[in-house]
Amino acid sequence: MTKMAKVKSEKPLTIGRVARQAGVNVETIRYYQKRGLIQEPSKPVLGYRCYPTDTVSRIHFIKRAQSLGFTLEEITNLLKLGDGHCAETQKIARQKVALIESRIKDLQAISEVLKNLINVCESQNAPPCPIISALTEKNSEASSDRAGTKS
Amino acid sequence: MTKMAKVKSEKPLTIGRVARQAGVNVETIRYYQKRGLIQEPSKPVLGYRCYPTDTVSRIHFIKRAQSLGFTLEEITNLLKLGDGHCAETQKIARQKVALIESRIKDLQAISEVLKNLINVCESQNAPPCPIISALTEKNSEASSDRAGTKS
DNA sequence: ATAAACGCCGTACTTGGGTACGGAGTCAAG
DNA sequence: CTTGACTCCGTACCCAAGTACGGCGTTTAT
Repeated sequence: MTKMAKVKSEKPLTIGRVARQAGVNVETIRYYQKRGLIQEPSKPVLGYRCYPTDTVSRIHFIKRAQSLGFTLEEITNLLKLGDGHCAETQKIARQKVALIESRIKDLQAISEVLKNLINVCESQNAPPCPIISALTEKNSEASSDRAGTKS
Repeated sequence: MTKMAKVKSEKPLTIGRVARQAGVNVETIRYYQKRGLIQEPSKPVLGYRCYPTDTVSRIHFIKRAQSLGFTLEEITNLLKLGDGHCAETQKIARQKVALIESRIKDLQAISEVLKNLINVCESQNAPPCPIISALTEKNSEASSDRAGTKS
């Protein structure tokens, strides 16, 4: 491990190598470039682009942020902010937490309703199926309109 | 409310009226038709299509099912099943519950991490911002080498 | 030295759930 | 009878986050 000390040969860090090191697709990198998430290393005068090594860690940053629920647009903003803007960063993070928690509540409500329906359905084994009925009924306000998550 | 829920039953139930009663867009209905979620009421021999009244409740069904986290494809299946197939329906519902619950767990984990970072960031008010740092952490090099495999 | 592998670039396709557009036909009210 | 609202139908477009393709140029390993 950490064979990095051994600069075996100064192989230029081409897009494919960056991709391999970062564990993403080449196309993904090009896509990030287009979206301005990573800076493109100046036109290849002749031959291929050579990427700075921190490109790899930047991609890791992006991937980690995504896994925390940030969209690429939000990540763009985080990156623009950079370090030293804790207040802003915190604000964004707090908004995200709020959003996530509200989504959790929605999902919990949904799963409660469903589990309930399943229970009822299990305990009475003849049509009409309560699950289908619940969906079919006109006035089942109970199904939680809040759960929409879109719309 | 207390509008004529549908007094003039003389008027043919055209797509626009269905849409208004169901609270969706005309285009949405046409889209559902294309996807086979609602049956299209035979070619307009002359003039416009006339929808059966239960189209409205079918759309409600779809919307409620969506709000419970089902995709249109899944709803298509539920509708194909129809009533009297409790076992199948239950199975689908249980799978959905499992999926939702796992999603909830993911989101909870994410929000924990974020809240944690925010706390740390609040309690130490100077750069480097822990949130940014957490994302930036460079552990690259180590394991990523084997990712690509180029399709 | 030559072929395979890689990079460059633009464009189109994917999934899910719709929305929007536009021309032509039809229906209902004034 | 005319106007305006509505319907029909096909097609195209929107979002996000990429993936795929294809033609051509460069690099590198054999």
